[in-house]
Amino acid sequence: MRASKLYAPTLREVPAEAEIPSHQLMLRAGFIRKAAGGVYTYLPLAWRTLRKIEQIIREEMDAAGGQEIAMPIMQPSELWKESGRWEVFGEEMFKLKDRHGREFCLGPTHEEIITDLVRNEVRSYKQLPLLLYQIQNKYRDEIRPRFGLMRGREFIMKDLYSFDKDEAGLDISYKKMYDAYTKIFSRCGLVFRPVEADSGAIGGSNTHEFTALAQTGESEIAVCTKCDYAANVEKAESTVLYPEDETELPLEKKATPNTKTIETVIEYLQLPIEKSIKAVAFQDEKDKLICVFVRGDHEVNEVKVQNAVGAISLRMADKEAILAAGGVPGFMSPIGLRKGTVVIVDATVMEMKNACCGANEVDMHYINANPKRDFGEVLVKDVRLMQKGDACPHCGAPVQITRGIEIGQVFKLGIKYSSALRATFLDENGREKPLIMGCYGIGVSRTMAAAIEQYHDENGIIWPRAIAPYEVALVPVNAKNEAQMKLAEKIYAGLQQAGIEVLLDDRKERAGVKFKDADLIGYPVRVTIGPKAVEEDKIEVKVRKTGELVYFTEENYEEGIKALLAKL
RNA sequence: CGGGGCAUGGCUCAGUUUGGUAGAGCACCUGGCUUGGGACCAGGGGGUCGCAGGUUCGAAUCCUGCUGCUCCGACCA
Repeated sequence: MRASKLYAPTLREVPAEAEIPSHQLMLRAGFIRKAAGGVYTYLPLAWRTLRKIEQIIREEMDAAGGQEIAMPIMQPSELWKESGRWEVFGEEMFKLKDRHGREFCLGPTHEEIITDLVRNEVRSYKQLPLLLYQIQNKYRDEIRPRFGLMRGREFIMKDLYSFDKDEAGLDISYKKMYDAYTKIFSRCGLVFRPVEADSGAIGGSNTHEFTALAQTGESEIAVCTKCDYAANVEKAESTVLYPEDETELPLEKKATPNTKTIETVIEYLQLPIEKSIKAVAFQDEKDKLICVFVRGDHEVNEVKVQNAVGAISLRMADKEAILAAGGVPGFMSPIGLRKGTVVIVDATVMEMKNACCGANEVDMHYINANPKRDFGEVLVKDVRLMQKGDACPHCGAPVQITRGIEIGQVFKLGIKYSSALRATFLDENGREKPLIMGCYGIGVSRTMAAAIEQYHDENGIIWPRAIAPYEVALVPVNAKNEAQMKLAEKIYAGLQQAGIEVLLDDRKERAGVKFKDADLIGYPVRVTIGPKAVEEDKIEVKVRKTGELVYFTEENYEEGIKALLAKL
């Protein structure tokens, strides 16, 4: 490719709308342009990188026994109503109607379509296992699209669905995908961790997220400092903390004026924060009130609460709802709430001794509350968020909290969709059974963004070789110097013949401009053709990542560059 | 959905407070000069100031409504 023909408009200045490096750099380097909030056009450079990522995915999916198909983006509402997810997805789904008033949506995912496809065609266990996948656009009407390709409303995803005759088969399919994902992200050159995760709205039992480590990531993960345990904090099981044993003192009510927050209460009562109990009230999608109590220095893990009560969604409770249950906002207590109110007490709170909690009266708190003695009938669950330094549930060593970008997820779905949509087969004994399913996604466009988050510097992107749009930028320093241009053309042809993807910067620009653009776009290797190359047969090669300079001759530059690339 | 902010040429922004008929840098076109890290000189093109109303002799500027973008929040009672 010649730079004079390449449509890659680079920007000197940072567009005002972009915040994080990947978004800024993709705009500046001429990879993407925005069409609407969370919707982007991929320009030639981005498209090349995306196709490389897709190709790596295809190779590994095919190697694992997957077959590629293409399902519709526009999907009929009937299937979604049949599975019950027309409502579950709700506002997050783009819905539309045809001229006859029939309802459709733009697919946020494809479980319904594929289950429908398979239920009509698969009859026998002899046809299993079956692994089908596609690489395609997905649509989700995010509350707040942001960070460029990181959280778009239209994005590219690879999704594979596995169908097995039994759990053992699902375990094998799951393992195949888990291993394939590890290979894919390794080949893309990313630093990542598979982490245990919550299964969320998609449903299912067992799931891992593949998370690219990056400070700009939106998901928080807990990583053990000793063993290989890693989990999304939403999922991470917190261990129960036991305080030192104390004699239980009698419950006592105390006036605590103007102490609506934990900080003010402990300040007023002169108690350590570990002696306080914090209340958070939610309402589920049916407006049912759920009161949650955690230790003052802990945070409520909403996902755990949701799972504990089987809610579809949670929001902060209205004042009215709290009052109706006998609670007082700011001074809520498990003691004295109206009978029938759902109360969840975190397992660690249950072990506390002589703690302080609200008294369900304005400006009043209890001290010396002993949950086991005083709280009565309550639901005891692990509902707190794992924090830095908490014990690893596997080996007990302290965990670290770090951030990452979720680039892939593998799920064991079981029979959730096959039973809802009655997708069955006949087993060896002629018995009708629901198909055992798994689903496995990779955010392709997000993976590209994640790579940039991990590999960039103040000058631009630094692509891992495997997913770089071009491997080599060939830069003649002076476009008007015939000898330089002639040599550059010769090397251009030579590199192409050697199977190296090369971009020749033949633009009539000054050297500085071409160097800046090469750095910004992030070609792994730059070959400079200047006076040294023409007069001394010294072909200068610069490695983008390290800044290292190497010189080759017309005789050996092909092998030399190949050897350099092999290391990137 | 709640709360901020913004909307002026392709990009980054000034001008709005105090109304008087639109500007800078970058980018683009022409010519010259220059060529190892985003040059320079000269000339030039391009904007109904987001949209719709209103006030006024006169509106980018004041008022009303709308739209879009963006940031924060929507768990810590």
